[in-house]
Amino acid sequence: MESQHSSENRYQAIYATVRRIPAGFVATYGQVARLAGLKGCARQIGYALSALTDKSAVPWHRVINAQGRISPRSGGSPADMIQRLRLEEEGVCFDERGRIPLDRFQWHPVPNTVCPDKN
DNA sequence: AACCTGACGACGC
DNA sequence: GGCGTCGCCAGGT
Repeated sequence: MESQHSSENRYQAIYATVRRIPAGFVATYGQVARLAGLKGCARQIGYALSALTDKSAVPWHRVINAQGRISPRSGGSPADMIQRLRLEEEGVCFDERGRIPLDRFQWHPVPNTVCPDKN
């Protein structure tokens, strides 16, 4: 099977993944990359999301970095603030230092496995 | 073709 | 746990 080679296809894979993140939860760039089949390309995630607009149905604000923080855009874009506001609206809490406890809000797609012993 | 940049991440100190 | 470096990949100049 052709793995996605075209950049457009790759972007779509990223958007599709981000779209799966439910409100009230967040995912890291690296996590999204991995779920989209682009493991190791965490930087490309932010790149793809930056191409989005406000009209997009992709919940880009639910993607944060591995530190549980909103990655500061260059140029002091107001997007940072918007992202925080949107997350708070969805019930995601921030630390005094502007950090989100991933332990509580990170999205866990399909716990997979487990069929807890039905023995 | 080479080099720089970017919404990242893992490591080491 | 904060901070600096190096590694990664794709795009743009």
